Amino acid sequence: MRIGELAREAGTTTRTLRYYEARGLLPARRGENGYRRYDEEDLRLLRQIRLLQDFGFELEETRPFVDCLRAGHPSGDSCPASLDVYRRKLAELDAVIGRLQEVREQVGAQLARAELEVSAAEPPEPRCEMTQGHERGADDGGDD
Amino acid sequence: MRIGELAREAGTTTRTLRYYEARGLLPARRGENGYRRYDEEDLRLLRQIRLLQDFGFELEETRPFVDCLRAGHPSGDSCPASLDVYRRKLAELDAVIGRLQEVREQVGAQLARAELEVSAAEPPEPRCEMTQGHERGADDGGDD
DNA sequence: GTAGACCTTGACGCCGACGTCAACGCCAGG
DNA sequence: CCTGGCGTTGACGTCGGCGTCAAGGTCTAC
Repeated sequence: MRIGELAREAGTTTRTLRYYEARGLLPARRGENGYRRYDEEDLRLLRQIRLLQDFGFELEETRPFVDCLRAGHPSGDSCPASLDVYRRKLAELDAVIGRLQEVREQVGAQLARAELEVSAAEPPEPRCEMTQGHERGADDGGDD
Repeated sequence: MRIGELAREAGTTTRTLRYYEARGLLPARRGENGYRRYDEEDLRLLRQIRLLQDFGFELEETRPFVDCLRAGHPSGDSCPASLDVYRRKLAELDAVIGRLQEVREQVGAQLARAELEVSAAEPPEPRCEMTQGHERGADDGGDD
C-alpha cells in the first residue's frame, strides 16, 4: 500500500507519515519507483502511534510501543519499557489534573467573589418581593 | 523604577517586560536617556498579568484585567469583560480536566491489563507455596 | 499524448512566550 | 580614563507536530 492509502486508512495525512519516517518511527520500504510501500503491519504500528498521540503522548513516548510491536509482541504494551511509559504518563497526568483542578477552584472562587462585588455595587432589579395579599390570577405570566 | 528593578520585584525578566510592551500590554514611559520608567501601578498590573499567566491564561486573555485596573477599578476582575474571561476559562478548564481524566482512566486501564498479561505470561517466582508439614522456626522470614 | 492523480525531496511557516546573542549607549565609582 | 553594570534595539532560536508550498518525477486513464 502507498502512503496516501495508509494515511487514509489511519485517518491521518501523508505529511504526518513522512514526518514519522524522518523521526525513525515508521520507516518504509521503497518500491522501484522510489515510492514508499507499507503493509498491514505498518498500519497496526501507525494505529498504535495515533492512539497514544490522541492520549497526549509525545511522539518519542510512543517509540517503545512501536518497538514492542515490531519485536513481535502481541500488543504495544507487552514490554516493560511501554509499561514504564504508562506509569510515567499516569504520574504526569495526575500532576497536571491536580494542578488544573487547583486552578479551576481558584478561578471559580475569584469569579464568585467578583460577581458578588459587582452585584453589591449595583442594587437594581429589586427582584420582585412578594407582598402579602397580592395574589394574581391563574395565568400569572411566565417570569422567563 | 527601571526595567530590571520591576522585573526583580515581580519575579520575571526584562525580556518578558519588553515583550509585554511590544504586545501593547504594559507600555512604559521613557526617561530622558530613553530608559523605560515604571511606577507602582505598573507593578500592580504586572502582578495581575503574572497571576493569570500562572493560571494558564494566555497573554491576550489578561488584557481585559489590565485594562480594568488601568481604568481605575479596584481589581482587575471588577469589569464584565474580565468576568467573561473567567467564565470562558472555567468552561475550558472543565473540558480539559474532563478529557484528561478520561485519558487517565484509559491509560490506567491499559496499564492494569498489560501488567496482568505480563504476570500471566511469566509464571516464575512460585511465590513460595506452603507445602504441608514444612513449617519453619519462629522467625519464618519476613515477606516484606 | 496529455491530463490529472498520485508520488518524491526540500524548505519555510506556524503557534506562544519568551531565551539568547550581538552591538551599541549611558552612567557611576575609583 | 576606564571598567562594569545597567540600559537600548534588532533579530534569530526554541519546542512539537505537523501544514503548506514549490518543483519536479511517475503512473493511469482516456
